[in-house]
Amino acid sequence: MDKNTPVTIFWFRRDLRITDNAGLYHALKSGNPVLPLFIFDKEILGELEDEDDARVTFIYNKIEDLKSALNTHHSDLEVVYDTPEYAFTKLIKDHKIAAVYTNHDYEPYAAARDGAVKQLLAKHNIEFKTFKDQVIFERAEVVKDDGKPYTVFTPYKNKWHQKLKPFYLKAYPNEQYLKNLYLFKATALPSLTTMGFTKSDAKFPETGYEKFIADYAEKRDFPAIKGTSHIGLHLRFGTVSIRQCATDAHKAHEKTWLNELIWREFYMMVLHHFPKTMDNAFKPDYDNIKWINNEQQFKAWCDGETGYPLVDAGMRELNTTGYMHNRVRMVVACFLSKDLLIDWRWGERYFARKLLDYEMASNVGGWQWAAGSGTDAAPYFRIFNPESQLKKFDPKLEYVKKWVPEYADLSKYPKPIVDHAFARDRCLKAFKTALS
DNA sequence: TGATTGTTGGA
DNA sequence: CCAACAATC
Repeated sequence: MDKNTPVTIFWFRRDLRITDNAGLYHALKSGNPVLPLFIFDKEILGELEDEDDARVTFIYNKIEDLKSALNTHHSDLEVVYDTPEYAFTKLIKDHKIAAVYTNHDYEPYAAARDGAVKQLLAKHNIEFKTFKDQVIFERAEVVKDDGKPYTVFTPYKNKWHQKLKPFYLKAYPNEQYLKNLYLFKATALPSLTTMGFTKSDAKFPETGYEKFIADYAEKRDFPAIKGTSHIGLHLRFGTVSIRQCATDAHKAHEKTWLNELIWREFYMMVLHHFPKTMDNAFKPDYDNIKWINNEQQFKAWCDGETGYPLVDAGMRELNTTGYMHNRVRMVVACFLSKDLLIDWRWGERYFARKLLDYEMASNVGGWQWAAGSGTDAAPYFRIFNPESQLKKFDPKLEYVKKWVPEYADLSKYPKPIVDHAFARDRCLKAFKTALS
C-alpha cells in the first residue's frame, strides 16, 4: 500500500494484546487499514530510577510478541522511542492519517498527555477516538442514585453487580477483522540499550489465573502457599482481558477473587472522583499527623532489616522479585505508617518504584487503607501486630525462612528497630492528637 | 482483611 | 486455669 492510502492508527498503551481489545476492534472496523503503533514514551521512561526496571523488560518482551503476531498477518508494529508529540508529528508527515484510535488511560499523566495529543491531531483534522477497555466499569458508571461517588466498598460492589449485563463481559471478536490491518514494514525496533535500560532477569508470572479462583478465599492469606494468581501485572499492561477475567470469575461459584477485580475498579473510581487523594489524605484530618519520618528506619524498612521477620520477608520478596504477597503488603504498610510513623506517601513511592504490578489507584488506595486515612479505611486504632500476623499467616515460618534465611540463626538477625508495644501506644497518641 | 485488656463462668 | 466474650483503643 502506498503512502496516500488513508490509515487509522491504533495506539497500544496498557492493552498489549490483540485478542478482545476494544479500541483495536473499533479501529479495525473504521473503514481504513489499521496501522498499529506503540510509543516508548521518553517522559515516562525518564522518570524511572532503575536501569534494570523489570517493567520495561516486560513491556519490551510483549512489544516483540505483538510485532511478530502482527507480522503473521503481513502487518507490523511501528515502535517509536520519543515523546507522543514527536511520534505523531512524524507519523503525520509519513502517512495520510484518517484517525487515531486508542483505549482510555486514566492516571493523571495519561489524561494530560491524551489531551495534548488530541489537540495536536485536531490541528490536522485528525480524529482522536478512545474507548473503555481496561475495566468493566469506569469513572462514573457505578455511582449512587444521586450521582455521587461511593466511598464504601460494599455498596459499590452491590451496585457493580446490579449494573452488570452480559454485554459488558462480551469479548471483542478481533480475529475476524485482522484482514483490515495495514500491510507494511515498520522501522527497526529500538533496542533496550538505546533507551537506557538493561534486560532484567526478573521472572514474570504466567497469565493463567483460572486455577486460583476456586480456592482463592481459603488460600490467599498464606504467603507460603501458591494461592494467589499474580494477575495484577497482566491487568496493568493489558496482557489479559478484564472481560475474560471477570467472565471466568463470574462462572466460578466463588466470589472472593472477583471481589478483588471490583476493588481495583473501586479504587480507580475513587481516584477519578478524588484525584487529590493521589498524594493527600482522603480524610483531610489525617494530614495533621506529625510523622516522625526517620530516614534510617525508612531505609531499614526498605531493605528488610527491621527485625520483624514477616515485615523483612515481605520487603525482601519485593526487592528480589518485584512482587509481594497481598497479606504481607498490608502488614508492611501498617508497620511503616503506624509502628514507625513514617508518612504513607514514602511507602507508596517505594512500592511504585518496585512493584511490577504497580497501579496508582490500587496502590494509593491500599496505602491509605493501611494508614487509616482513606475511603473505607481500616480504623486508625486497628494496628497489626507483626508477631501475631506471623503466627496466624506463616505459622511454620516457611515464607520467612525463604526470604530471611538468617532468621534460623538469631545471632545474625537484627533486633527489632522499634518495640511494637511502645510503637502502638505512640501511634495511638499521635493519631489521637492529629484527629482531635 | 485487629489487638489488647478485663470479665465471666465452667473445668 | 483458660476459653469465650465485650469493651476499648
